[in-house]
Amino acid sequence: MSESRRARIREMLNSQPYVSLKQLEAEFPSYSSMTLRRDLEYFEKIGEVIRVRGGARSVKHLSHAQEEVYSRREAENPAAKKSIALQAIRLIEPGRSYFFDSGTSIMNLARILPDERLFVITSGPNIALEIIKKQHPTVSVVGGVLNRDNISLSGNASLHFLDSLNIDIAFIAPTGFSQETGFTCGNSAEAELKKYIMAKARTVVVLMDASKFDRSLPYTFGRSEDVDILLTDRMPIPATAEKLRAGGVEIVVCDKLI
Amino acid sequence: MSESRRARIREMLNSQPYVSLKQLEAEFPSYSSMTLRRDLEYFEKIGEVIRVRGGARSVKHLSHAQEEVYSRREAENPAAKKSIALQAIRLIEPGRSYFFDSGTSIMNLARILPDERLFVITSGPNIALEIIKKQHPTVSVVGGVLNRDNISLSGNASLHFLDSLNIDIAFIAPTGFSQETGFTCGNSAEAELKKYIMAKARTVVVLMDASKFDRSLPYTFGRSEDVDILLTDRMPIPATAEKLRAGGVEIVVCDKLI
DNA sequence: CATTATAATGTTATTTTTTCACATTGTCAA
DNA sequence: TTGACAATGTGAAAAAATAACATTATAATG
Repeated sequence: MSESRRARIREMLNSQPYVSLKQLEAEFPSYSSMTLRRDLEYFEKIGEVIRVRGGARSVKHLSHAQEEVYSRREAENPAAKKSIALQAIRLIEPGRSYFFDSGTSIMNLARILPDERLFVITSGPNIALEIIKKQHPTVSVVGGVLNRDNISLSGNASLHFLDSLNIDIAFIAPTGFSQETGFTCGNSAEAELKKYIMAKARTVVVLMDASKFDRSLPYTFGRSEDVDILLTDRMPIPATAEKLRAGGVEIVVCDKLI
Repeated sequence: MSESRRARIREMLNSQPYVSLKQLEAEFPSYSSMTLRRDLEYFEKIGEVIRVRGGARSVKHLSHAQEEVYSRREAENPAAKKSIALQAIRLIEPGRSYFFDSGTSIMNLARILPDERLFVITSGPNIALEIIKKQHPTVSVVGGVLNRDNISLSGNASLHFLDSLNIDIAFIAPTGFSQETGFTCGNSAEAELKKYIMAKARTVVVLMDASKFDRSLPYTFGRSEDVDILLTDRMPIPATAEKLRAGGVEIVVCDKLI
């Protein structure tokens, strides 16, 4: 399967600044060079390499990037979040509009967002700043009061702002889900905003690493009926999974990389 | 001679993230493509570009492009901006509400903002993130489209958001001022926003280092009549100063530190 | 379970780009 | 002037990237 091959290529990319096609051909003799080429093309699209004659150079090793500004909470489940993000970008295609919730899961998504003509609206100012590093996406930010804890904007003025927008896919990051309370977060204004967004979006995708199952917070903003796809890193316990499926949620378990 | 040609190529490399060989050939029709190729080879050798199929990508623009651009501009007149910021915080007192424009001058202000119960609303997402590092201020962010060049939010949706707000002092950072054009900036939506804010604010304070005098940009958002206080690092030429004073502006020249 | 549909991969020819080796021109100093 | 050396030009050959289409897996559906 392509995922494991790409995971292996990513490893190489992490340990070397440059990977040649020859190397890849030697490493994966069972695949055609065209496939490996396409892999590099893919990695270029998500911004992890830049392709040069004969192979590709890892962006990670390029210059002295790699500063984690929001490293505080980022460490919480980084591998899971990355694999979830990788799954999420497969839903993204040029010319469409997306809502990006705030939070570190979404930040991972923002980092690897392909540099294409997308329309992104977000409630995370840090996420907006991450995305404008790319050349092509148009980035809008919801107005409102900024919450220190999760770096998230909300407030009823936000809702006004969204009235005239169309959203193809909303990527939402809840703080908890349980059978009884549904999807929850810790703040009423945020719950309002998410509720509003979910109602407007054509497709609702929830990003949630497994640690958030069977946890509830004070404010419910959605039930399983309101969600189309749930991306996670581990299948929840059967009862929880059943509850989600009953509401029409497609549960996608993302393989860990590496 | 090769030096001037390379200097010109370097300019291109500074303003664009990618330069194609075709572009170079068009720019230098009197040189063979082999020479231009060798130029790129040279730039690669000294680490300024990495060559990719069809041309080369500027290392400067690679990866943390945005941040570097921003911090480079930050260095444009740092001492002046710091002394201006120091003067500006003397206007700040607890319990009041402030508008913070976007831009590096304001960022300097945000950094040294006292950690008190203030209400701040800003059009700069990076400024908002800076301020929430403190414990006490309440930070709101204007909604809108995020402009890559100056990291600034604007758009007519912003205006809605501001309807119900009261602003004691607005700190505004113009890109230029001249006698003929007044205070100017480079973007129509931003001009609208600033105009709106200035009309709402009880006091309008402009932060502007001396390099911005006698420079104009396409969009005028205010005249000297609209401004109460101007903080700068050097008194402008008499004619300009007179124009400002005639409009009722109090010009405050901030001493350089150090 | 057969059958589409769709995604992933393979094959090959074509086009583009790069490299290489060598020719030419220009510059400067002995 | 001439000889050395650097800069530039030329075109053939090699390498690599692309594009278009064929094939094979995989998932989805009735």
